[in-house]
Amino acid sequence: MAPFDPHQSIGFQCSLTFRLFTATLDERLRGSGVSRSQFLALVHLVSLGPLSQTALAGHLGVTPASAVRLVDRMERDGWVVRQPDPDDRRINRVAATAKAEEVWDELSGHAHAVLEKAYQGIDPTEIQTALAVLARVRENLAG
Amino acid sequence: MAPFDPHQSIGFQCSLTFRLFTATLDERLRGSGVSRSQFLALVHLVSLGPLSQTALAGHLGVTPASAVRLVDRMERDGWVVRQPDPDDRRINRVAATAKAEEVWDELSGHAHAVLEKAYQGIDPTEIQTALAVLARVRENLAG
DNA sequence: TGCATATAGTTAGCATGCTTACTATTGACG
DNA sequence: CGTCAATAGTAAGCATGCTAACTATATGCA
Repeated sequence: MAPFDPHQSIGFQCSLTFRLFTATLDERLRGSGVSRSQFLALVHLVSLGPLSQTALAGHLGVTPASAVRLVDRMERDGWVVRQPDPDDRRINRVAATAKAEEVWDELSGHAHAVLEKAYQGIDPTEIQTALAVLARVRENLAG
Repeated sequence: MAPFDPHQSIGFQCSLTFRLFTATLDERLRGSGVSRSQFLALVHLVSLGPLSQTALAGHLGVTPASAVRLVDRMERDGWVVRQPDPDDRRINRVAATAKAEEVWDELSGHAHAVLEKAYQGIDPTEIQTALAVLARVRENLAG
């Protein structure tokens, strides 16, 4: 059996890249009081409007159970509110608050800056290839 | 400001891919009693020999503090032992046990199978491009 | 030699993920 | 109508990450 080489594993390389990306974005967001995960949740809530927790979890790519504490903390810190759904009493509609809207431009600026730094000097065609490979890997693993 | 698009963010795409990869590998490893992280640690310990905790953390791409509990759990479950370094009393030399060597082929088989599934049908040239992009992104972010 | 600095490891506290099990509510079908 | 499966959210327990603060040991320089 050929030895397993982490450097050829998309999973290992993604974990390294993801953690560094997270650390970089978290550092820039630190003063704003939101984490990378919370920012990502706000991205979806601001662009798509209020979402049920399950729908939010779907967009974030996490389980509904994982979304519970994320929303807990965001609600505790005033970034979102849980509103009852008028048609289905099981559903929490999670909505971004005015406080979140206020810092929106600042947060977006940080995210854009980190992404620009990450992509610096890389051929845009290769970036698209990389994103396509990642998407295809997910399709392969999900099937 | 153009809206931030997670689908164009290598960080977001890596997080999705990493989590799915981890879930897939963890599922296959479940019966063996090691997690993906523990398997990755064993990969390095078996191929490189005993390592200090800090060196192991370096290979795994995590902080030395994060390695502490990982080694704690692996030692608790009999996969590794901490040995005193004869030349430097600060150092724990972490070594894989015979128990780990015994299941090594089985673990490697699972990892290879998951990677093969992940890469199925993807042009090898594009895979190398994707891995190179990820490496370059890390260089950019680290700088 | 002796003190200042650096390094290895640990601990504590927090954020995020997951699974599993549970409650409340909805909806579908006999 | 009533029961039962599906769905939304929660809670508990675990694994991993991180940072910050701490201890023990080495090292380097005045």
